[in-house]
Amino acid sequence: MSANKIKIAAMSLFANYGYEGTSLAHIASKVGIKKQSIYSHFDGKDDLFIQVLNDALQQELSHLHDVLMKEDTQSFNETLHLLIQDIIDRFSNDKNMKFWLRMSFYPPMHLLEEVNKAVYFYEDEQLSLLEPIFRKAIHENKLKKREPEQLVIAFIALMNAIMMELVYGGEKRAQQVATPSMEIFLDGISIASKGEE
Amino acid sequence: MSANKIKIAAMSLFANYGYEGTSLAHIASKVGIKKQSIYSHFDGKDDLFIQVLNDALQQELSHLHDVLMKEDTQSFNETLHLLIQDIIDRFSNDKNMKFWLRMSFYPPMHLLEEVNKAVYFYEDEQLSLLEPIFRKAIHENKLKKREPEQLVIAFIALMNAIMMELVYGGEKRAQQVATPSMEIFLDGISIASKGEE
DNA sequence: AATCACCTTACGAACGGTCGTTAGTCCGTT
DNA sequence: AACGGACTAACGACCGTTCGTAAGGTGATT
Repeated sequence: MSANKIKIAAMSLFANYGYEGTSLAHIASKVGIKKQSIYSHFDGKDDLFIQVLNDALQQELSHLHDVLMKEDTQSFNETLHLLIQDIIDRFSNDKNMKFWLRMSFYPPMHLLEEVNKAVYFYEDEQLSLLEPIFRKAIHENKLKKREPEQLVIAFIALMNAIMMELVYGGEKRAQQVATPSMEIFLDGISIASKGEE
Repeated sequence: MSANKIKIAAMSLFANYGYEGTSLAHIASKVGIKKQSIYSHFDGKDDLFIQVLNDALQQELSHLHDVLMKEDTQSFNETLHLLIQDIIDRFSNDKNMKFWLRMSFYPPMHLLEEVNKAVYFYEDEQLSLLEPIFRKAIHENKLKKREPEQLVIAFIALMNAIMMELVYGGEKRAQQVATPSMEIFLDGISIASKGEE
């Protein structure tokens, strides 16, 4: 299945060098073929990119599902920590996430429409998967009274901040940011259970 | 001063299309000259980029100074709100910030070293300018006891999250993220002054 | 078993374009 | 006379893409 090899190589290169910074020759050489051979499997660069994009979307969605699968077997705080830690753990090795992050941010302008469609789809899914978790925690009187949607928005922003730190600070730096950020976030949303001096 | 016109056009195009996505012909046509004329003012594309980068760094630094100038005439909370609001207000019109943000994130790989140098310099300055503000607020017993550096790190992460939202959500969406995020952040760091139910 | 047609996959060669860059020149200002 | 800034022309390199073709596998027909 050479088409898959091409997609994997393309995803990695797009993630690291961007769309314009990645040539078909570049991709082909990583696979071990010539650039013309790519046309046996794809209509062209744009087609290859779109297919990689859709693969990335699907994989991100199914991964998000997986992480939240075990949600009811653990506490609210554990779930949030898991979501943050998952981002950090995946970033270094998961080309899929790196690609997805970069292309969400700075898509090739002539494919803006299709990229945005994918991004919006993911964000909707993300929002509707996370909201019940916060809603449940409110219902159990664990959190200060606030609109659940606002909690989700703020938490997603926190996740984004960690991702951003991963991009130019690396894994170690992101961990240093995640710890106090989560601490403060949880302090900000939780009903104080133990005395603060 | 045609060199300045070129730098301004280049900054705007680099910000919107990236380094590889911006050609010298593109830049020249925006200025109203031919691409070869750029070589009367710069050694080449890389030289132009580096000069634009350094301009952007200097302007970001001086702007940060300006925003914090009036720090002692306003409250701690006002200062934080001002910092966030400043990011949102500038994003739409300030090409400098857009350029800086994009290139911090995804620099042209063959100029990685020089870009990183600039980014690290800015981050150091940002950290050492913000820390005394939090230190002072702690000293005035406005905040829960925490390491001031951790507070700064978490706050910078919050600023980054807003910037990230600006990039693919736009100004309106960023505002919707900023409001609850700031609310929760302040709740998380402040000593509770009024009762929560 | 041998032949045939067919399909997939890869390749060399080459296309028109655009890229960044260089050389040489012309013109206005100092 | 000297110089800075813009120009025309052209360079080699690389871009994405197309074409024709050759190798290999599959399956049906002889």
